[in-house]
Amino acid sequence: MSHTMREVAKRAGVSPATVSRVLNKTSYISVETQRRVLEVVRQLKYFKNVHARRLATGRSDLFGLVISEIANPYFPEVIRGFQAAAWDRGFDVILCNTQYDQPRTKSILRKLIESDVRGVAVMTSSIDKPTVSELMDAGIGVVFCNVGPAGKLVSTISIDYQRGIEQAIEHIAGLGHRRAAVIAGPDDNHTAITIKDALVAGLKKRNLDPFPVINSNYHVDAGASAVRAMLSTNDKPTAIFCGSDLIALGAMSALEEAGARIPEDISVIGIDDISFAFLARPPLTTIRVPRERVGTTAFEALDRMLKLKRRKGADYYLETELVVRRSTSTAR
Amino acid sequence: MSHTMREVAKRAGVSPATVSRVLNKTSYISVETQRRVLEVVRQLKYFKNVHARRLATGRSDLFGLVISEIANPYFPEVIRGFQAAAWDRGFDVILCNTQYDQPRTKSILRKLIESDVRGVAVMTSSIDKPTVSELMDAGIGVVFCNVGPAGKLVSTISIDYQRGIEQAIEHIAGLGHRRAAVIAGPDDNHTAITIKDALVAGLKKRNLDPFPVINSNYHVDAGASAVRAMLSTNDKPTAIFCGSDLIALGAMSALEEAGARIPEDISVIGIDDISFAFLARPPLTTIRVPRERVGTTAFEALDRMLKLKRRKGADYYLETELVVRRSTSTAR
DNA sequence: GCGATGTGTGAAACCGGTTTCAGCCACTGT
DNA sequence: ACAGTGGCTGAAACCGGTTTCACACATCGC
Repeated sequence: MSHTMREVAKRAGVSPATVSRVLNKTSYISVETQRRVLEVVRQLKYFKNVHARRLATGRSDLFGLVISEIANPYFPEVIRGFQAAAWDRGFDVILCNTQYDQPRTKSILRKLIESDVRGVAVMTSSIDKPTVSELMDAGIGVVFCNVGPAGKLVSTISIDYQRGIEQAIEHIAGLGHRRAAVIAGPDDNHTAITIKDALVAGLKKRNLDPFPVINSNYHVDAGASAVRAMLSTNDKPTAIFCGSDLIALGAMSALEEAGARIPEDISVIGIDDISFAFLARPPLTTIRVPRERVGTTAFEALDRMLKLKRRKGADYYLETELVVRRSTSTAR
Repeated sequence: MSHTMREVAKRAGVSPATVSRVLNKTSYISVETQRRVLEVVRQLKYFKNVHARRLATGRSDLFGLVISEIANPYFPEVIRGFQAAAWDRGFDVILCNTQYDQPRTKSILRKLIESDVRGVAVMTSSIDKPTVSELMDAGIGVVFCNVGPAGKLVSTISIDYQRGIEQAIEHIAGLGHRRAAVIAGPDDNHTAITIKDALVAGLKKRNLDPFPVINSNYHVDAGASAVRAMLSTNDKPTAIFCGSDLIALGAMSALEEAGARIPEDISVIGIDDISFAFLARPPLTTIRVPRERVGTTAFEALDRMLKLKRRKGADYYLETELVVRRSTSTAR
C-alpha cells in the first residue's frame, strides 16, 4: 500500500536508521545523504506511519477530551481552546462525547486507555469518579472541569461564578428589582447547585427575595416550562436568573408567548454567554464564562501535571463577569 | 508502564498468542484457559495497546472528519451523525478543524495520512482539490460534502436546496410578496453560489423581483451590514432570503435596530435550520438541511466505497424542506 | 484400526518505525 | 606516525500486539 521506511532506505541507498535520522533531524547527517533521502521521500510521497512511531517510541502524543454532547453550545469554544493548545505543542486530541450514555462512556474510557493517551480532560459530570479512576490507574493524567472537588491526583478547573453573580445581582438591585426568580439547573449537577446556592445567598444578602426557586434541567424546553409554571401564579417576579443561557432562551420564548415583554415587564439574566446570547431578541444580559480559556487551561493543567514526576494535581480558578445587554432594565 | 500481553500470558501460564485469541475471540479456546486469562486481565487491569494492534494488523479503524470551525453552528449535528455512524461500526474518528488556515490545513492532511485513516470526509471548502488528492494518492477514501463536483474517485454528498427553495418561494409568493432581497454567502463558495442562483431563478420564475441581491460572508455581522446597506435606500423589499441562518439572525438584529418589525414590516427566511433558529425572536422560518443525515451519509459513503475494490465514488443527494415559523407573514 | 476432521495451543515471524551500539573515516594535536 | 576526537552511517534489537504454521490430542466414520 503506502511505502515503508525500508523502501525509502533502499532507493536512497542508505539504511532505515539513516532515513529515520533524516526525517527526525536527530544526529548528524551529511548534506548529500539528506538530499538523497528527502528526494526519495518526495518522489514516493512517503509518510511515516504514526502507529509504528508511537509503538517504537512508547510515547503517544495524544490527549483525550471528554464532553457530553457536541450540540451543546457550551462546548465548541472549550473544544477549540483545548485543541489549539494541544496542537501548538504538537499534540493531538481525541474528542469523545458521552451522549449521557453509560455503556458508551465505558467504551470511551476503554478506548482512551487503549490509545495510551497522556492525559484526559473531563468536562462533563455524566461520568462517575470510579470510572475515571481507571484512567489514573493506567497512569494517565486527569483534569476535571467544574465537576466539584476531586482527589489529590487530579487537577481541577473551577469556574468562579461568585464574582459574575455578585455583579449581576448588583445590576438587578440597582435597577430597582425587589424580587427575582431563579431557574436553576438539575439538582444532581454540582455546578447547578453551586450556582443556585450562590444566587439565593447573594439575593438574600442584598435583601432581594429569591422566589420562586425552580430546578430544571439544562434544556431549552425546561426553561420554557419553568416559566409557564411560574406565570400561572399571579404573584410574578420582575426578574429571572437562569442557570444557563439555554434555560434563559427557553424562558424568553415562553415569556413572549405569554405576552410578557422583555425587559419592560420582566428582566432575564443567563449564564455562559454562549455565542447566541447576543443574537437573542432582546440580546441577553448574561454572566460570561471564559470558555475558550477553560479549554486552554485544561490542557495546560495536564501538560504541567505530566511534567512533574510526582503526579499531584493543582487547582485552577477562572473568573466570570457580567455582560449587560438588553434583556434587563428597571423594574416595573 | 502499563502491562503487556506477554506479562498476562506468563501469569496465566499460556502463550501470548493464546491471550490474543482470548481477547479477540478468534479461534477455539477451552473454557478453562479463557477463564484463567480473563482473570489475569482483570487483576492486572490490562488493556491492549491500540497502536501495537494497528501496526500488527495493518488496519487502522480510523476515519477523518475535516471541518472549518467547530463554533460554526452548522457542524455539531454533522459531527454527531458522522461519529455515531462510525462508532456503531467500531470505528473512531479524528476531528480536524482547518480554522481557515492554510498551513494548518496542510498539517492536518499530513496527520491524517500518517495516522493511516481509512477514509476522510471533507466538509469545508477551505481546503483545495490538489491538497486533497494527496489523500487519494495515499489510498485513502474521500467524500466531499457540498463542495461541488469532484473527481471520479471521490464520493460526493450534495444537498439539494432546490426543493426547499421552491417551497420557500411558494410560501413567500403565497403571502403576497412581490419583491424579495437575497443576501447570499460569499462568492467564492460553491454552495453559496448554488443557493443564490436557485433563489434568483426561482423568484423570477414566480414573477417576483429578486432585488437587491447582495453577497456577504457567512458571519452574523455580515447579515447585519448587508441589511443596513439595504435599508439606506428608500425602496425596500418586503422579504429577505438569507443564505444561512446565521446571516438571517444578523439581518434580524439589524432590522430590529432600524425599527423594522418582523414579520409585519418584513419577512425573513434563513437556510440550515440550526438549533437556534427556533429560539430566535421571532422563531425563524428557514429551509432545513438534514445535518445529522449529512454526517451519517458521509460515513456510509466512505464505508461503502472502501468495501469496493475498485474505488469509484458515488453521489448522494439529500433533500431540504421549508420549516415555517413566525418570521414570515403577509406582505405589507 | 486407520485416515479424516475438529479442537486447542505454542513458537516464531511480522508490522514499520526508533534507538543503541559499534565502527569507519578524516582530521587534529603532539 | 599515532592516539584521540568528531562526523556520519549500518546492523540489529526492540516496541506490543497479530497471525501463520505446525503439532498434539480427541473423536468420528467406515
